[in-house]
Amino acid sequence: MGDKEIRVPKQKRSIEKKQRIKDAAIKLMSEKGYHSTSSNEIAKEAGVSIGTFYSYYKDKKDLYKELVADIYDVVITPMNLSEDSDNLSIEETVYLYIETVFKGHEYETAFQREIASLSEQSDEFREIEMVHKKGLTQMFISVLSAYKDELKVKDLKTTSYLILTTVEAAVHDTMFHNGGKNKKAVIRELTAMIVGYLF
Amino acid sequence: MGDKEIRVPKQKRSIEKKQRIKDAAIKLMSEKGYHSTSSNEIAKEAGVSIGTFYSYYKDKKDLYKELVADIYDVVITPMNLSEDSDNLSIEETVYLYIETVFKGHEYETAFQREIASLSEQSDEFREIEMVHKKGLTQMFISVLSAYKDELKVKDLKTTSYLILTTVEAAVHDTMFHNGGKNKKAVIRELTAMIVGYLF
Amino acid sequence: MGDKEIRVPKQKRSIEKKQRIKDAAIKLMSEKGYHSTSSNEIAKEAGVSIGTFYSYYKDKKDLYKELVADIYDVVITPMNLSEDSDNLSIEETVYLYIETVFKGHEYETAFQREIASLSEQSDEFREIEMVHKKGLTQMFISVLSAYKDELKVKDLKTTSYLILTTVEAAVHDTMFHNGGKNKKAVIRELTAMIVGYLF
Amino acid sequence: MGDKEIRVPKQKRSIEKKQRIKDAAIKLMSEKGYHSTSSNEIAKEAGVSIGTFYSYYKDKKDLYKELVADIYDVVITPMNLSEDSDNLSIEETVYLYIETVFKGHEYETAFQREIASLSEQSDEFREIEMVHKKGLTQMFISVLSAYKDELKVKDLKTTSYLILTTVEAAVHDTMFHNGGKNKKAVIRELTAMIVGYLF
DNA sequence: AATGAATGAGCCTTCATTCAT
DNA sequence: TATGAATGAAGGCTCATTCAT
Repeated sequence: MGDKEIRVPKQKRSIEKKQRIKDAAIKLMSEKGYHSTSSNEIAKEAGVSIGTFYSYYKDKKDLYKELVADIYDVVITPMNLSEDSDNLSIEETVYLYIETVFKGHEYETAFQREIASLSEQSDEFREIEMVHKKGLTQMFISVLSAYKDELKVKDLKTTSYLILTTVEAAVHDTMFHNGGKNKKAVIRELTAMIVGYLF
Repeated sequence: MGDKEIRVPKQKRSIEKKQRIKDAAIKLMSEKGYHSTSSNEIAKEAGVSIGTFYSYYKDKKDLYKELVADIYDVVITPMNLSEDSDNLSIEETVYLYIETVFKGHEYETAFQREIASLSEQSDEFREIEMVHKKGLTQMFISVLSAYKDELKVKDLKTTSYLILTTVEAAVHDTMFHNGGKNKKAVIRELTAMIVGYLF
Repeated sequence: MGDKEIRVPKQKRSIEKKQRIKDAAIKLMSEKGYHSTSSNEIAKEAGVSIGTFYSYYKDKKDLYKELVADIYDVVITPMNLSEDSDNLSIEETVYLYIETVFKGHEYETAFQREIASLSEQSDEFREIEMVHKKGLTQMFISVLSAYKDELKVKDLKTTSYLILTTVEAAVHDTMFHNGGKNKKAVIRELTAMIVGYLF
Repeated sequence: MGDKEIRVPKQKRSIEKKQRIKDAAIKLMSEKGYHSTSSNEIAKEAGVSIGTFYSYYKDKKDLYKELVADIYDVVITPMNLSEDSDNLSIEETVYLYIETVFKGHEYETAFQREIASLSEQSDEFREIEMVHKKGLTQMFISVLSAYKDELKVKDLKTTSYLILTTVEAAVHDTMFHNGGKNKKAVIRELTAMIVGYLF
């Protein structure tokens, strides 16, 4: 019945068109937020008919999901600490991690702020984000486990949770609300705080 | 023209009516979010006509502003650490502070989550919140200053910023997304981390 | 959540407004059919905003239901044969019944045709109509029961069913598709056929 | 301009393709009705591109016309009573006729119900059906004429009209709305009623 | 001949806000 | 003061049909 056929573009022109829709959506949602950006507007900005929009996406939320997935592909995937951390001190690892999180936030900053907002707003959106964030948590715990014996903390789960939350929040706030101005100082102090806490 | 007269209620009955509107708004926005709560719905829940609603508030955002102000009155004002902290060790002060932030989040938790979301969403909403949060930052810095000589940190501004951000984020996440389950562990570890960082 | 408040008009002006909507709907649906008549069009024809339309009706189908109920009120209620039939011969009763059905079809003929069409189209619409038609069937059976002993038919249920279907169809076809031209002849022959069948 | 070239398939493959479209349309329209079945859907179900669809049919209505014609070919053509009726009593003829109408309704029942609905809905659709039904009326009158002298009825035209309408309606209702459950009783009573009426 | 991506008018519905009573 | 009926712009989405390839 309502099994609308969603087109999966294969030809170059179609792929470009879909990308134009995504670019337009990120641009508009960054400027005005998800709720204030209408699908018609996105289509218009992308230079595409509304019909075309709905042939690629079931609805606006479907597009949003894909945007979040794309962002996390770009932002999280390269955070593969486990590979590099073998030869690094824990201090260097933490420093590297914080820097990586910062770098991640530099890409489509405004849109990531919107993601954060929507995640806060409803569990439905939160879950969309969480699917992608989960990997990051796992990775961090496994890195920490490698230093198990040297740590002065006991409750590894709460510790990881705290550090991830802390770094995320600090970076997030610095980038989204302070325009990244005090970035260097934040990295330095944050590293100091976390390392001091762990040992 | 267009300068709609907004009434400031003075009589008891009017004040009660206004309060009923605010209670209704908090209830509904907590349940369904700001965007999904219509002004007509709020008026109805409050047992007031939509006309009355608009005689007290210029628009929905105006009501929201007042709600945020009210929340911050209840939540932040009592955080007057400076008074008590005279006889406390820094560890106890930090502990007390974290506990106070937690307590603050226990009041109208769902609505505070909504505030957080909207603040993230647009600078306009963010500013509404920031007006009220500013006081807290000031207070914390002054408390910290009292211990100036004993601290190992130098950059007092970044330090305060970091701690406030960190505590806020950890409490926020614990209360909003974990239902406060690991509250005790978080308070303990958070205190450990911050105190370790400061000295 | 989606508990939209449907307004029940009590004041004269509102009742008139609702009636205007119904009149407009009957007019347009008679001309172009249910599916080709949009709610915006109905509102426009009624000289009412689309918002007002949706304050009186949950949706287009809701309006349709009310129209059907209204039609059946006008058309079926007066068919109270049981009252009059006491002093009539069976032949006169049958004749009276057929005439009454004809009379019923003279009111909003085109719209009744549309009702018939939609009933055919889907069970959902059919049920809307059936709710109102049920009374008629009951009444007819009870009238027939009064003449039980004189009847040559045995299977009263099938007989009633057949007669109702037959009369309905003949009248319907005569009125809807032949413009009522051969009405008199049809009444005469139909009476003859049914009376001959019953005795 | 606008005179789109509609292809008349001559090659085997094309004829098959057209048949697939028709089969798909009957299937879908039977399930969901004419209005709820989109041309894109039909094309997809037929395993044919929407472009091909529009090269065979001017529009959706054009396809519908052909479907009705096909149905009437299958359903009405074999109703050649005149041939067999030579050796039959009028009672047997009527019985045979009713049975034949029933048999006709057993073929693509759901789709025929849809035809009936659309015929009711607009004269345009009705005419499509009438073109094909006309033959049936003619045939019935000629059969009846053969028994002219024995009949007690005078107005042969109204009589034929009444009987055709009656049988059609009763069969229709039995098959479409009662699932054919009381078919036998209906045939029996219907025959009794009509024969009793004629003699 | 055949394809199917693309179009866009138009449908249903919501809701912040106004204003006559 | 208070009411609540009324407004209409705007949003999400569908689908018959076209046309470049």
